[in-house]
Amino acid sequence: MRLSRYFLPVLRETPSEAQIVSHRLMLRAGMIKQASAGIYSWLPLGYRVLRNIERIVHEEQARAGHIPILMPTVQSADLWRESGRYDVYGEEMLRISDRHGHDLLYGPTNEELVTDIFRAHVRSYRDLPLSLYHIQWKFRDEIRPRYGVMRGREFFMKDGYNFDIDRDSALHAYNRHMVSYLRTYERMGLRAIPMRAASGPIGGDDTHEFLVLADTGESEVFYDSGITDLTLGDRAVDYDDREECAAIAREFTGPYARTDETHDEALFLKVPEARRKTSRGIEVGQIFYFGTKYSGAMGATVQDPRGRAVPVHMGSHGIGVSRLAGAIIEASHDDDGIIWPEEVAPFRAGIVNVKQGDSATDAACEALYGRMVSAGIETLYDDREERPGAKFATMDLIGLPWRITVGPRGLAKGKVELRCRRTGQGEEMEPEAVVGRLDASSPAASPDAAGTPDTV
RNA sequence: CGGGGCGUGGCGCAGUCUGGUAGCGCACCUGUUUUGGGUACAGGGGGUCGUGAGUUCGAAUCUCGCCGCCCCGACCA
Repeated sequence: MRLSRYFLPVLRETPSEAQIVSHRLMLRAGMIKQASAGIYSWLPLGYRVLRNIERIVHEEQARAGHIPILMPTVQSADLWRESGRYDVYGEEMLRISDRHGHDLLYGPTNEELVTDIFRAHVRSYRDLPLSLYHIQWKFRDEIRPRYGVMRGREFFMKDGYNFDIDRDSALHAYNRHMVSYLRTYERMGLRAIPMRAASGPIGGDDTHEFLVLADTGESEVFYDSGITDLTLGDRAVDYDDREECAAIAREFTGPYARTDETHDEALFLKVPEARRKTSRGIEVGQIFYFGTKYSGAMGATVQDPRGRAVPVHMGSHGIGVSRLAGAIIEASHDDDGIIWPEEVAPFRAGIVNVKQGDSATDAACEALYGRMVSAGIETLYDDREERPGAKFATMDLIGLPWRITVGPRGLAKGKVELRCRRTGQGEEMEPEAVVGRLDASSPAASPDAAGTPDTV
């Protein structure tokens, strides 16, 4: 993409309403524009990031065997009356009515809808297990939205629902989701820690939240520092292997890690003092097992092998996709701007033409840009008539992982500079070598990391 | 919803107390200049001062109502 033809409304000054760093940077980098309180438009750069996060979630869901669908944002109140939640949910639910006076609502979550789909089509235990999910906009009418997309009223969320014949199978689904979530966050460059959680209005007996450590987090968290050393890495996981998934779940939930809601001081004190940490965290996902709560209330049953109708065991799982855009920035930035992890970056690399209008420099940039595009490397070429300083500042602000600086000084030696945003390390090389160097450092080059699922 | 604050050009702000016909920086347009970390100079365009009513010869400024937004708290992916 040539920047001169793009739409990247960066701001030199921070709008006064933005208080936390991710909100400030998203506004300054031209990623979002507030439409009204807690509701945002996603501008081109932000939209690219949002789509990347969504893509990673889809890919990891597919890998774990979960099936994408798409349910509507507007739902009938009748379904919620059936589950008993229409009255329980409270003011947070946006209630609307159509021209016939029928009560509708803008979905804050989708247990009712997905259960309705399930009971319409699934009759036999032999159709289980089934795990459906979608990524769709939600609306929760927060009393006080804040922190930009981290706590909007409208937000983009992956929510999934599993249906199993019994508790053991449902707990396997729970563990499977935990593993797939761990991998999802790792691919986004995040260390998200599963913490035992309180259940809230969704209900459920077993539930873990995933929290990213950041000073601006809304929850106070207590944890054994041993847990931050754990990584899933690229180990091959068989998602159908109950014991393997359970073992990974045990590994990642073994060390003490809880939010203030479930914190147990006595247990915490058993952690060796040197490893006892207190911090703040941003919740970026949650998984639940809630048994037959909805299936019982809404008649979602299957026939078991002996022909008896039994309510299915369910769980649900959510990842805040739009919130993650903010959370990643909270976890990865410096004074100059955002530092995108490779897989979520809006572009992988940026080219800075230091002397726009100089025929030799322009030609070198064009040639390099052409090679990058041909190689499939998403590149933003800053071909504006701007001073070098302004271009560097823009690149730092929008945080692309790699910057290639092209100017007369380097070209005199036949070189350009490739610089890593995260480390600040620069490296001079011939323009022809850039593509090869970026290919070698690609996260997609690691084993089976980025298979594209055929389902999405 | 309780408490606090703010709405003046795209962004950041001054002007409001003490009414007199709107200003600064950045951004934008034109020209010259400059070109390896937000260049310099000159010229220029753009604002019914959130909104409605009232007071007044005269309202961004005073009074009342309404709307929007932000911050702290309880609540939430």
